[in-house]
Amino acid sequence: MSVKRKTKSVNLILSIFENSSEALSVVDLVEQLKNDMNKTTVYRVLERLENEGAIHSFTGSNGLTWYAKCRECDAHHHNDIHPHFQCEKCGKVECLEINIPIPSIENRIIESADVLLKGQCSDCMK
Amino acid sequence: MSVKRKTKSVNLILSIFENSSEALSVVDLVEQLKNDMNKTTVYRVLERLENEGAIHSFTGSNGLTWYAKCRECDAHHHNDIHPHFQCEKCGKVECLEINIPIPSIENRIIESADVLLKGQCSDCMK
DNA sequence: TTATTTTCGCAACTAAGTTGCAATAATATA
DNA sequence: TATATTATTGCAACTTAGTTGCGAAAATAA
Repeated sequence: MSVKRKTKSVNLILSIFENSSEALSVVDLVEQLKNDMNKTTVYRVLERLENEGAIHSFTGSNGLTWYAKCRECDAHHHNDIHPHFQCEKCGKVECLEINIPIPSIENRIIESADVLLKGQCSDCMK
Repeated sequence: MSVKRKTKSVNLILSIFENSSEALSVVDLVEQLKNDMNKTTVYRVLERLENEGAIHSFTGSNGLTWYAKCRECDAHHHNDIHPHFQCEKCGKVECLEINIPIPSIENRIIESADVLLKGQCSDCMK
């Protein structure tokens, strides 16, 4: 269920996340790694790294899956409500290290929340 | 760009939303309407109804597209930040008529936000 | 009633993500 | 170190959401 073996694929994907403060879409990762490994391997390594708690996944504005490594990824669970930001101009996605308080809702148990803020990043608003 | 003609397909889809307080996934709509119209028509009618402002769309927890009619749909724009709730047990999705305040973020312009709360609905928490 | 223009159905397509299985590579054991 | 064990990978084929082009049909305008 988690990462048992440190293979080339695992190390390569981990190093990409270590060197990037931004989130990465699976589509981009598959493209970027197409000479290094099969796309099935990309999907499976990402799944294992998420189960291990090394990275976390979320859905971007167009329904695509994104992964990122953030400080909170060292924690045991990913139920924390930290928002993501996607720039509508350049497409970049990043984790925001802020906390958005979610009110309790009558007659419902809130277990987690996906919050995606959309707008323009600092580069694109110049 | 919007709904110019009141066809059978348009009326049928609109009546489904009038009679449902819940959001509906496109996949479910295509299945439900498969004897009435082609799936391409479902996609195109939904798109037109959204452009007209009759319904609004958002992304569910698995990346699928959902549509719903809510009170705010009568308004002119859909930039309002109203959250959606998805029950992780039965899969039902609904609009929440509450306002989640989004803080302003340094160096970024926030134009809109997708907020999906996940948990258990009143039926499933019994 | 006819002409115009939007909408629909169909079939074929695209792209993200999944699955089964045999081959390979990493680790454990002797 | 050599061998056995088990996780991981590559490949090809598949599934499913969503899209596109085009001719036919339906809605509205003239």
